[in-house]
Amino acid sequence: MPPKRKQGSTNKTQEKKETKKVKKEDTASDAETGDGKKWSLKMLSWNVDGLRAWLKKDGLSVFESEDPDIVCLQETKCSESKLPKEAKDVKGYKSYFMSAKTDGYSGVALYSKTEPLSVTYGFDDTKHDEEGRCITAEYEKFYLVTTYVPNAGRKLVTLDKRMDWDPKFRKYLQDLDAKKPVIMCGDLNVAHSEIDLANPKGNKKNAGFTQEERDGFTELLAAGFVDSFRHLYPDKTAQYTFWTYIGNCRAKNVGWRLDYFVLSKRLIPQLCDNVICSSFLGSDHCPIKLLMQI
Amino acid sequence: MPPKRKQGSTNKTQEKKETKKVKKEDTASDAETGDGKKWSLKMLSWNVDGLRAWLKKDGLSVFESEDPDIVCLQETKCSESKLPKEAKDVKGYKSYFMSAKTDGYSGVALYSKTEPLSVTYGFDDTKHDEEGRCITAEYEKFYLVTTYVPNAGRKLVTLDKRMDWDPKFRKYLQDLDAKKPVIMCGDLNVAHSEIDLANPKGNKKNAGFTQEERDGFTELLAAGFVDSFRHLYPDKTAQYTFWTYIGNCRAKNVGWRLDYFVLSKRLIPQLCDNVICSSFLGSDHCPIKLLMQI
DNA sequence: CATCTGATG
DNA sequence: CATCAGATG
Repeated sequence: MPPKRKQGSTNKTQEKKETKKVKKEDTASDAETGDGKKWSLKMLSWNVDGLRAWLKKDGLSVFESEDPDIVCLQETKCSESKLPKEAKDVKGYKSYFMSAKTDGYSGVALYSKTEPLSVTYGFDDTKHDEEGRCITAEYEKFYLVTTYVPNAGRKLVTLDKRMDWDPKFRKYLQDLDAKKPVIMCGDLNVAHSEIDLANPKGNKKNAGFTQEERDGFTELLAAGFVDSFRHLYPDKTAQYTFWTYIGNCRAKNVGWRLDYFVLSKRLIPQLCDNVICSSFLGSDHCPIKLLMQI
Repeated sequence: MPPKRKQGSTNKTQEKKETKKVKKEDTASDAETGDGKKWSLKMLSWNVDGLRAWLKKDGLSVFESEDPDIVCLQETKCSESKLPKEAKDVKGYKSYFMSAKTDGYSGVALYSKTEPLSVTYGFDDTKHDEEGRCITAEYEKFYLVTTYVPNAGRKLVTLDKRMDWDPKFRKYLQDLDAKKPVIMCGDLNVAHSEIDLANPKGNKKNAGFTQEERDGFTELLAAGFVDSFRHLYPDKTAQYTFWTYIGNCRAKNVGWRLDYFVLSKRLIPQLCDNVICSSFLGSDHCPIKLLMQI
């Protein structure tokens, strides 16, 4: 990313809008790196649970309130032919979409203020790529990968698909990482540790918290990547990004941390903050925000 | 029907409520027969296009605003197991339901202040009766039949079913008529004549206005029955009971008269009025109201 | 308890 | 452009 802002400058327009619309805790506008450099890149990742429904709930307002450099969306559930114009033409952004072959299922999107050097879709796996789960944007200093990882399903009916995905996707990231540092984000459909969901005991056999899925995430980290939120806040409890609509779970904060920014280890010195924007409504997930000095 | 009211008496409670909630033109509270007798029986018929959706739109309020003796509903689209309690237990009424075998399809309901002498479902036709299209209530002085006639479908894919229905249902009514006069009501899924829809020219090959369907209705009338609305208002134009949701047709009154009260000819002397309650919202059909001195 | 599709009207 | 069911999450 070649940000036009100078390092250390804050953007006053941004802060003003944030103050209006967003809780203080979700802004972190003065976040800085360990050695005191201010952020220069702001990214959002949000599982929107249906782009068209999210539009009706004024989801696009985050572009104004947050003025992010990059926005990644998951579960757009919208074939490209049905994409509303307003979703494609967000002022000031280039937009990229990857939809599933099956209508109304999966799908991801990427918005970028600056045009990436290149954009690619999927990772050369016929089966997984049919499901519209991955967009990669190459910037000068990093690769950005956004993904919607396969859900293991009720009664784990699609755990096989997920177990097929994990090593392939990990290898894909490692291959990218060999060329440039990687920022990967999205709905990884796993709560890594007990601290990452409200009810760990009751969910050990449920999609998103099986040992297999958790191990997949552990292996990803072992391959040279970092869970940026947990890196910054190793002991912070009750931090979730998803709450099922059923049973008023969001109000009770009975949730899961399923959405992540995962970074190549060598980007840690440039990590300023990772904020869970739990007050942002419009989906059963909330957005997460990454601030980098890059 | 053995009404508890005396002939000629009006019900003041009713009138009061009607004045509050309903357009003057929809009330006809002083309707009377040709020889000057006031109505004693008020019936409503309404295709609700999904009972549960209609409940959410406060459909049941017609029971209060109109205080009808009998209410017939069509297209309930609700299996009996899924019927909300509030729909079954309307205070002051007995309720009867016939649902289709296929969940969420067709279905009719009947509410009656006084308990009928008997209630029967369908008309002994295995195929048609599976679709929950007909309830018959026997009262002292008449049979009441409410029905949801098969729609001939897009591209007339179910015109055959409809053509099978018409003579069978007609025979059923004739057999009842041989015993007691009949009041039949419901969504007959046909606009009889050009005057009965906004766009007759364009719909001659569409469900609801094919020659076959129109002839079916003509034959019903020939068998000793009367279209009570058209009997009272032979030349009244732009009187519709259905408007597709598509393209703002209701606001433009681009509609169809598909809902009827059809009476045994010998009931005509007791007919006071038939009102199309076009201001009542809650469905793509509006209710129709029959006032009888009976 | 939401989102979608696809059938139905 | 509504309703519904059923798949999916």
